[in-house]
Amino acid sequence: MANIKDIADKAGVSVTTVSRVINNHPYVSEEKRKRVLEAMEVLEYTRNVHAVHLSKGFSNMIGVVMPTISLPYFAEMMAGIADAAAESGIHLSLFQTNYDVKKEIFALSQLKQRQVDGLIFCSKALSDDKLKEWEGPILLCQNSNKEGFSTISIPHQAAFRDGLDYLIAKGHKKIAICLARKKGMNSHIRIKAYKDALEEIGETFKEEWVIEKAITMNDGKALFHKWNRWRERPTAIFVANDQVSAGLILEARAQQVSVPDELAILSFDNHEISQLLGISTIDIQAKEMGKQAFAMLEKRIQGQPIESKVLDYRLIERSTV
Amino acid sequence: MANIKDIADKAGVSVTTVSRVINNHPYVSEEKRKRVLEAMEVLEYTRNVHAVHLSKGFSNMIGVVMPTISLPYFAEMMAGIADAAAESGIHLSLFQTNYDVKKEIFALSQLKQRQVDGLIFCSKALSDDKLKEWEGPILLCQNSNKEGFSTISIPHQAAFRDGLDYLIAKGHKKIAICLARKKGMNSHIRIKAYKDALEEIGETFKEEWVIEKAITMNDGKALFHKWNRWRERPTAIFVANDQVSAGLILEARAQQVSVPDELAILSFDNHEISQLLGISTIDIQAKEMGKQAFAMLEKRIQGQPIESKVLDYRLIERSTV
DNA sequence: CTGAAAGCGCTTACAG
DNA sequence: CTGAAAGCGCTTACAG
Repeated sequence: MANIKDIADKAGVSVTTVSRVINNHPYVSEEKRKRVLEAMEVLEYTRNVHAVHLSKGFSNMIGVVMPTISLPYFAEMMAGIADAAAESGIHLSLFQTNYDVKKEIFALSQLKQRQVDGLIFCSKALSDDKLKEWEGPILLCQNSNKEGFSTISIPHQAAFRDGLDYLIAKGHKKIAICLARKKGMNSHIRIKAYKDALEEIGETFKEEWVIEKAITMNDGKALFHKWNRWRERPTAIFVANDQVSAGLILEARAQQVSVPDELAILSFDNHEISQLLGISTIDIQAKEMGKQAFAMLEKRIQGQPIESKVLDYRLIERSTV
Repeated sequence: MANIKDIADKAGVSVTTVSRVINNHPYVSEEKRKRVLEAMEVLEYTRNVHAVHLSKGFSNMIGVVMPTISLPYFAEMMAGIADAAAESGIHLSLFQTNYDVKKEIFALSQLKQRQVDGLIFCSKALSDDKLKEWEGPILLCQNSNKEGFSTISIPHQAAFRDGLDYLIAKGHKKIAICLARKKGMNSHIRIKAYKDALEEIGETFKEEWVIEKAITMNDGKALFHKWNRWRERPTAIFVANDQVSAGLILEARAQQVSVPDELAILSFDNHEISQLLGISTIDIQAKEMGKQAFAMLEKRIQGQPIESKVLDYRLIERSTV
């Protein structure tokens, strides 16, 4: 593999000049530029990016940390990040953690070693405190009580409360909620909003009406049967993702339970499946979030100050409430 | 940031010894090893990976090329690749191409520049011929008529034919097929199998019964209406992916068309959605394919010979045929 | 077991 | 506009 020195020799110039040509530096005579380009052609030169990275001190690559790529929410987000990254010529490295703290720390160590210039955490198990022990540009896709990170998120508190109010306005009082993870950053906020809402309408909080660890369609299916077995049944369930809602609704239909008459369902995401099934849901623009997350991280990498952005959400009424 | 030289000075040894300690080279006296480790601790040493890459000549990273990460099929495959890569401590770089040849070529150029040690093409627009013009370890997730690549795939020809035979055995003669892309590597093979099957049962081939560019659930919905408008309607459609099938079936249900009585549907993928909807489908183990693709590419990178692997598929009977 | 030194292939002040 | 030289931070024969 020819290197910059070979090109210089062949073209009869210095390596500096070759480097200038490669980097489109203006101060090169037309004649030498031509000779260099020609030599590069003849010797089939390709630049060794590792040398560039070592010399420049950065890698033109960012890392994306998420539990799994095979859930639509994360895949959407990743697609948005990837689109934006491609436009900027930045590479993307995926760290699939399955919420394993060790794997999250591995990603952080890669940032420290300069394998990547920055990190986007789409969702994580590590606490913000632990995260703060690491240096380097980090962007969180959730709001944080700690200073030090740029963040982008939707106002989960408000969105969740809006959803509850919508259900209440539709006449529901017996409302259950279904979350992805107990420990999730947003679960806490949501449960708080849930308790508040219940209190306002004079309902008592029931621990068992907060369902957790629901992520897939099959979880939704299981959720139906759970609902079905309860002696006192909620008339509405507020579900934190479209996959679960879809499973729930399909199973309800299969079991001849009428939605929304016997059971109303409000969801989160607004993926294609919710459109097809007519699920009322709260659109959270995962792809757009990915795009903006990338842009914000880039700014951080370039030394701009920390910022926090809040994205809009939108309740989409369809036919399940 | 402390470097290897700083550590050497602090510990009173040579950089060679420091390097040996870092790389767990055996020939280091316990005493020096200890001093080095201590110095690393004190100075908060982190290795600069770019220097390692430059020196060693590889990057410990592979690239994954796919049209989009937000389709379940590709997301599944990526999840499989990512799991396997994480186990081997190899990094993953995503190239999302949207079947844009320029972006595929960009990925290839990155391989040439050593940004990545190898490339997995999950699906591509570029012809095998064009691909052959590039060097470096490449793995294709489809069979290829060219020598030079390791490949992993399912036997699309056989699988497609089996599906058709199954429909025929169920009494269908008026069968349409629905593919993702006209130019896809497998479309050609499948259309061939389709024609063969039709000929054997004495049916004439109709160009308009080969539907193309169907990828999403909404495409499936549109497909239903297309079917509904035909004056002569096929009694069965063989659809190349679960997303499309799901959209098709849900719309059929919504329009009170009975599946499979009025319209039978056989699908490909066996994603969760097909299970929930009871779609008869052909399981193609996308995640497993991703895992094995990674393992095979690694072998290539380590200099082992080219190989081709064929994965099993399995027709899963449910209730749509 | 240990170290001096060359090498990986670029970039970039600095001096002209 | 041009080039000699130092620097980025590691690894690795080679000689001891």
